[in-house]
Amino acid sequence: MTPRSSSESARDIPEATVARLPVYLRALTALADDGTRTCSSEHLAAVAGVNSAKLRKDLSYLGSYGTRGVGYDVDYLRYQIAREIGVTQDWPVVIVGIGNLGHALANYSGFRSRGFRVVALLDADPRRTDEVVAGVPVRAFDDLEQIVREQAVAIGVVATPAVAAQDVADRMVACGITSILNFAPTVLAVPEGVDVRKVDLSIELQILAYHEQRKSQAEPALPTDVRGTA
Amino acid sequence: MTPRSSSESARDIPEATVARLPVYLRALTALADDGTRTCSSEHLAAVAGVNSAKLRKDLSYLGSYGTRGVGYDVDYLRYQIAREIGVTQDWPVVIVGIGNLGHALANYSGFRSRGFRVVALLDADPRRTDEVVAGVPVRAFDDLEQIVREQAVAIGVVATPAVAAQDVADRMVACGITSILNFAPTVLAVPEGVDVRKVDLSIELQILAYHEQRKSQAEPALPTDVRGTA
DNA sequence: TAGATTGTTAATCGATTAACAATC
DNA sequence: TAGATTGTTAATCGATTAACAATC
Repeated sequence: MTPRSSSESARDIPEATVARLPVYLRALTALADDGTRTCSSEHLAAVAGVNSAKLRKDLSYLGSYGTRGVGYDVDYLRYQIAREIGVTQDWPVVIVGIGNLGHALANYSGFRSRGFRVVALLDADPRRTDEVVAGVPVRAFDDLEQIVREQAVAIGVVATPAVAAQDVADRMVACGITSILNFAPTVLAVPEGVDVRKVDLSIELQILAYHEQRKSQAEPALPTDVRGTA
Repeated sequence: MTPRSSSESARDIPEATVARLPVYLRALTALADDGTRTCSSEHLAAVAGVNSAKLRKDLSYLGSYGTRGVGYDVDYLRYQIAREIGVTQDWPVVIVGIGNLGHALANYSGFRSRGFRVVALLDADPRRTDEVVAGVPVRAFDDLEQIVREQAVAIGVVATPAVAAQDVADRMVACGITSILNFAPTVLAVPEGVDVRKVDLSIELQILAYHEQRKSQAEPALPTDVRGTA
């Protein structure tokens, strides 16, 4: 069914590694800003918050960009990772749903500097379509198709309430968007070939709560612990 | 060094399973809201967006809450999962950094309904400490210790700029917070026993960009594809 | 040459999944 | 009893990590 001959530069990088490449990129940027020109895997791993063996293994999927006995050139490695991720040039992004979270996202300055450009803010509520947020005017959701076509948008951000999210995703997919970052607390159904990543605030908090609960259960076993008032 | 005799109810649930329990909880809530009283693992898995074998395996770590040949009682399973996560009662939470994102988080209604209560909003900027956001007054960051002590806060949310995040985390840890949800684009250093989870918008987008880039590289191989204008 | 550090191997660990016996 | 569906087993897959030969 799928012959898929391995194309030239398409090495197969494990998903866990892909998820860490942006972390390394950020760590390298921090080092570069500090004026560091060269770093060892041990040093970079410490800044990135990972095990150095894991870092070296991850980097080995990209190629061989270090020098034994010396380490890595910060700028060179940074460029290689940025190229591998695909953020050496900007990706146009649309954000749908300009409520509290949409505002925060539109104003987030980290997008621009990290390979993304917010080309449009869309909202279904006509009362919002007069507003200008972070220099970008809010437009009607129905303009989606036109914007995606004209600006060749491949990535969409869903920041709507849960009830609207699936409809928004369907419209995005229908007009050619193939990557979606979903902030709405719903599971989105999308056709094969479309990637969805989910950011869910209360799920993150619940994971913390689970561990927190176990800590307080374990507490009575700790000998040096001072018990608070009830 | 650590004898750690297995305490009564402290079964060891794999981390990957823990991360999915909140997803099941949300799916069960959706089913309950639709009036569904009973569901099969197949049905629940579809709503939660996972494989049914994985769902059954995950649930088996909690106990045996289904009925063979019948399925699961939605309300009963929902309660059991909520209890396991620890969200049958509310966790007090403080949010530090009331910028755009802090506003969005403070206004997020999903917290209250999912086991969390925002007891304080803190900001270091005195110009913000007059504001009331979502019914909660913004207070000075220096009030952190007092609030954490008085309200027995265990979970803190960092929504500050990157430069401030480590200091905020240090202060949180110093006054007894043991779980941190970090929205600042920095790796936080914390002592053992403190859990940190990170939500990073541009990292999520970069992961999407990586896969997006590979899609366009593969595109020429697709026979039925219509090429756009440049 | 001696010291440092990479890139890779191989062992280990944890997560996923299909299959099916148990049982309602 | 027949059909449905759970809970569990076991095989497979992927990720992590220590160790070290290669090499600057």
